[in-house]
Amino acid sequence: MKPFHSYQNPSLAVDLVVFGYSHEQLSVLLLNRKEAPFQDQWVLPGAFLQMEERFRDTCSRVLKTKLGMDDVYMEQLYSFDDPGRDPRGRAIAVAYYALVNPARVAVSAGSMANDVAWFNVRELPGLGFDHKEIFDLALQRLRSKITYFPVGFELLDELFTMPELHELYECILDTSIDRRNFRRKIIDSDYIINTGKKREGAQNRHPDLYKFNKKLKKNGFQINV
Amino acid sequence: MKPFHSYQNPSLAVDLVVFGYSHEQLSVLLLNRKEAPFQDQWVLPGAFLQMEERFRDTCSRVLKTKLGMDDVYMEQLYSFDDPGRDPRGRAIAVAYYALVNPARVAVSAGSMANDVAWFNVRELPGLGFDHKEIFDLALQRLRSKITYFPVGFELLDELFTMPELHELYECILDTSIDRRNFRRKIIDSDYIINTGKKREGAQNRHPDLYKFNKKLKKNGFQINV
DNA sequence: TCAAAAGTGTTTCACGTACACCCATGC
DNA sequence: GCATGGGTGTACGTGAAACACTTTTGA
Repeated sequence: MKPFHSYQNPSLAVDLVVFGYSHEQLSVLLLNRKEAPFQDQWVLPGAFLQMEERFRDTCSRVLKTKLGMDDVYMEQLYSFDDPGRDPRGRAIAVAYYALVNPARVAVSAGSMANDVAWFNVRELPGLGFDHKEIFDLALQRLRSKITYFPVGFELLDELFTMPELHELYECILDTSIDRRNFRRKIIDSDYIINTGKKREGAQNRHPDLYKFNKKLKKNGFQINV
Repeated sequence: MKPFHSYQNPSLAVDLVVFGYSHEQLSVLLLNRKEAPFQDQWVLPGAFLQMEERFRDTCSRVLKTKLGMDDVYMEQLYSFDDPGRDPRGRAIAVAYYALVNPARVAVSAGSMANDVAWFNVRELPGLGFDHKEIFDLALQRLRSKITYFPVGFELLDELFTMPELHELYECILDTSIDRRNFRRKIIDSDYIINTGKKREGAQNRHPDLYKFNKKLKKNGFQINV
């Protein structure tokens, strides 16, 4: 058995669509490039894969650098292979999307970027490379996933209220959902637990605080748009 | 703007899960390897990506070589990156699955394999590399996809009967489906057209022949397991 | 005319949807 | 006590599931 002959392979990178939710808005993390190509343009964070490194490790490395964050929920999205997608040469991108709570992270541009910032997904600037395409697919996937699997909790604080979860769903799905039917579906799914505590401070009734049920049972749910 | 420095990149290959359906059985196409590693073991067909080649082109090349077939339905599945997945060195695999009609193709082993054959998905041999994992994910994806999107037709002849389509669904989903409710859901979806012809030969009532409606309208469907 | 399988229709029931009411809190 | 928003209950209708009957064909 002979090892691979060292013929040339395409460059291999991961690109990350990092979603954050705060102030009732869904946002994406973007970098402003310091160097060509696409100098001074906004792009998704990413990094080249190092030998012996797994996609997930590369993602974690980027998230740690840009966000100072560990233990982030992420999922592989799709692999992009258009030969013209990077003007520097052939480059394959394996895209992941991640869900974080912006309140818990401190973004920092690092040496490779002029700036790093959260953008509301409804007011995106033009993106370099094929990153608009990647972002569009990620948003589509997130919307689909959230309707049948409990990923929404990743975007909220550990304790959250039902109205907060409801607002999150309406924001991400960009639609209105009957709050009473929504409540029932979520409760019936057994994915969340009522802590008995209440969110204080509001000048009207104090809503119950829930937490995510990590040992998720069989019950699923289905939020219809 | 400088081009990529030529540091070493992992090898990049595509692996294909080719599904076929005939004689009321779902099958997968496997190759028997002529060389190490995994000599004389069964594996999924695949090929290394050539520079300037897209995943889809590599897949087509494999399908053309192994099956003498063009115009095959295929879809990207997932990318696999375990550093230990190939004993010859670091190799990334982008997996695709394809749906073909075995009646229309002539499989040939080619120079790289001892043999090539269809295996019933319920009686798979042990597979080399991480190909069992890839196969499992592909079957899961196919099962999920077929419940809401018209991919089943890719596995049948151009003209097919309702009982044939029904049998296909029961086989792939490995469950029984009420034939009358199934018929209604498919008809209501507008994905198929009654040609007016009938399948001759059977010694009982001759079923209507349908064809796939390529200009698919908005109506979807949902086959529940 | 009989068996086997395909085409068509109907009843039933569960779930999703729409909607109304009561409760808690701060001013 | 009043405005605001959160928690709970219920009637209704649509659509999926369960099921029966008729039709067509070859032997």
